[in-house]
Amino acid sequence: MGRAKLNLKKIEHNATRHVTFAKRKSGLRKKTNQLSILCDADVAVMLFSSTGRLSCFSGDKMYAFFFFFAPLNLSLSLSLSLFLLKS
Amino acid sequence: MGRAKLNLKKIEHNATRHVTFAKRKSGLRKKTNQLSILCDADVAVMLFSSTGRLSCFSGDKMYAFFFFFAPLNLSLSLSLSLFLLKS
DNA sequence: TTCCCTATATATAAATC
DNA sequence: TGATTTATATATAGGGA
Repeated sequence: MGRAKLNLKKIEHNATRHVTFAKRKSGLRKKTNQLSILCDADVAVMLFSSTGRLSCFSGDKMYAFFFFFAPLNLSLSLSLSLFLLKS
Repeated sequence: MGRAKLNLKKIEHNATRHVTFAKRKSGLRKKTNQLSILCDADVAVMLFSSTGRLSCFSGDKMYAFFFFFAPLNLSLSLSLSLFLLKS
């Protein structure tokens, strides 16, 4: 998309990668919300950025709570999620 | 998108809603995978369809295992997820 | 319901500020 | 870092088989 076709491989330039991450994360959130509403589904998304920063979101139809543990540095992590449907 | 602009509300026609769900789920999977590769991030997605069917997927950079419990009919559910980064 | 097709709506890369 | 602006790549609604 956008001006140029993009190869599917890691964007090496740091600033560009971060910008793309922010844009696509918000795009994913939008798609998630649309799918949830249009199709009466519940969707939860967990994201770990390349710097290890974590973010989560879910469709408006439910409350979601996420708990994370990353005991062995970052190669293994554990997540406990609680979903409470609003309906 | 597509031929007509779509209102952001539940698609009432059953067959149409199911078709849209399948299409958008695969779209979401694609976006998830792209984000994961382009931005060197890890992403996990959990989906509950309107019929209660569950599906999960994650970027190629990690192995993800999902365990679900829905003790109180379907209004509350609990998920335990294990992520193992391949790198 | 599952593939194609294709006209449009959207997402978004790059550029500029 | 953000915001805004395009030009272009993609996603996908609706329809037909």
